[in-house]
Amino acid sequence: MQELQLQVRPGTAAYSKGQERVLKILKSARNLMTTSGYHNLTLRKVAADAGISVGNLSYYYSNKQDLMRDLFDTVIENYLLEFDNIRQNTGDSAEDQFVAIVNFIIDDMRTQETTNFFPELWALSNHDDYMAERMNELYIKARIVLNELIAVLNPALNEEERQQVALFISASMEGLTPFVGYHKPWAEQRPMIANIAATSFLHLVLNIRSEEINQSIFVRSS
Amino acid sequence: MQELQLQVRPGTAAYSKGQERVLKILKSARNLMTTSGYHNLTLRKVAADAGISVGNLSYYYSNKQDLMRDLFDTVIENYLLEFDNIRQNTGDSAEDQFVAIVNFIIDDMRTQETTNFFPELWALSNHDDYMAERMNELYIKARIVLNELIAVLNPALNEEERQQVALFISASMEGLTPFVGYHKPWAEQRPMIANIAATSFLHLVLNIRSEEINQSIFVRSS
DNA sequence: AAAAAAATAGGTCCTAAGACCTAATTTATC
DNA sequence: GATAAATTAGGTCTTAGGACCTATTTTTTT
Repeated sequence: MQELQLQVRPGTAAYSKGQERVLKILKSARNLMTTSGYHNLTLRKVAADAGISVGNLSYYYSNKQDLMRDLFDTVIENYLLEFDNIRQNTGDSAEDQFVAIVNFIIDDMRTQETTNFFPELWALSNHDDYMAERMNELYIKARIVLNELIAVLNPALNEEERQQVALFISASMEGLTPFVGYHKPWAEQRPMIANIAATSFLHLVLNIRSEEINQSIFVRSS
Repeated sequence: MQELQLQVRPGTAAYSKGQERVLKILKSARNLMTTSGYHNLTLRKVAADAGISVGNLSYYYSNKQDLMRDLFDTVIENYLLEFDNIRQNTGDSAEDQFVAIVNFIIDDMRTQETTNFFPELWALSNHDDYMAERMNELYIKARIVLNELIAVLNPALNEEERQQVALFISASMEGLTPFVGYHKPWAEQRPMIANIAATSFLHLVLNIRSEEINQSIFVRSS
């Protein structure tokens, strides 16, 4: 399990011991979410897993919603930090950087956390505006790197078209999660799927023309 | 809301009135799942929505798991019937058929049911083996049409490679759901995204070579 | 029309779980 | 080392909800 970066919420956990407790609580919550899903995550289970009493848990998070929101904020923050990392550590050419990012994201699906946590977020965001907004923010930031590379690789596209291409690529990769992720039927084929994705996306970015985006090739049959 | 096809479970609902009841229960359950999500779907709410007593509901489904499984089986069955329909009603050439299917699937995401129901299934399948198996079956069948078309469009690929390409395309489309679906941030751009998808997938299918699938273009930087 | 089968209503029982409370203990600060 | 703030334990209260039960009504079958 990867390390969880922590954003301590202002007003709580002023001492280091409190910060450790908050971290432990969040790890337990993430753990339960990942292994059992949101629908059977309870405050009692979180407290038990963190080795503290329910009363103590409620000292840090006065209700379940508070905990859930902080958990998602924290996990999302964690991913954004990773995105910044890739950005610096990838190869020189725009093509290399692009392929590196695709490979990073698909490779990350091998972890149980990524495989299980994100579908919970997608499902939750359908019924919870706060989660929907957080999710939107996350993916907007995740697409920034793609957007910039697309601008370099295909200068003929305008900003709107770039964003649409970036959205397609990002969403397409996310869609692989329930299929090539942790313990999924196609997990073994993840490397080949990643090759197909990288090849396909790179060609798309390099060659797509504005007309292909704005004029449908779909001709409905009689 | 689309019509729900019904598979009556053996042993229950022998009379026509009972069949109508089961149908009404399933519609209510699907409705609640779609609007409020699995985590706050309760038997009491289902009964209330269906206009029957909890006792009567439990006559048809002795516990929640039974209801959930029948619901998912029914919805999945419904989608498989739709797939068969597209298969017959698409254009003549393999290319036309392929593009028609891509457009059908992405266009279907405009409905609230598709947008909200499937993420619940993905999340559930991470923690419930029965749901995982059902989901696997669904997508295996969904890929059969793609597989056959890929075989026509690119005879150079072997069966394994075809399946991997079909998986990528299918998963990629599913991934669009939380982004271009009902009430999602990019819903307005769905047609353009569909164009990008169709263009990209068609080129992929027509031009991908075995080496590109089996040898990574990813060169890790120093 | 009688008998059997199916369908329905309206409960009860029991546990899980969220919210809340207070007293005791530990830690930091001056 | 005194004081205040932060942390922790261990409860109680209340409601929601799944499971279960029985009596009654409706429908089908013969």
